[in-house]
Amino acid sequence: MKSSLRSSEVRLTEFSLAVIALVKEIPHGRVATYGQIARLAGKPHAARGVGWILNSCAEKYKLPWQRVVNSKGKISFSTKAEEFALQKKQLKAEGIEFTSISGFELEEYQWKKDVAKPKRSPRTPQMFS
DNA sequence: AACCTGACGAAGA
DNA sequence: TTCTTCGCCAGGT
Repeated sequence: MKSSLRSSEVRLTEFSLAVIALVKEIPHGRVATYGQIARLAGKPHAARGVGWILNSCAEKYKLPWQRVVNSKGKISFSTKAEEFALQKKQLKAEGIEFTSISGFELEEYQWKKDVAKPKRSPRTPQMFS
């Protein structure tokens, strides 16, 4: 069976409440990774839990779940899943340009709330000598 | 209590 | 660099 996931609810623990609040904070046009949300919520290794919580509470709490992607800057749904098309459509509507079927330049759109200082000069090693 | 799945992720091979 | 393994967390059977 599909084990009706949506019919049940995630207990509103400190962690789940933090996840819900954090996802709501992600600005329009920006994205966050599951691991990033987990870390901000106080459990750096609970990325899977974040996905689980979104699956259970996204609709109920009207969360911008489409703004949460995996660490590679890609949509974590199977490209065949209906959710995949929906998430991609919504992200594109927010101005995110995909560079592949399911992904985009994470560094270009990632929400940097947890980053106090920018610095860093990514520059590709060999643009052209 | 034991074992399984899942919108994850870092480390190895 | 891609594939596999294993650890995490929440919840289901």
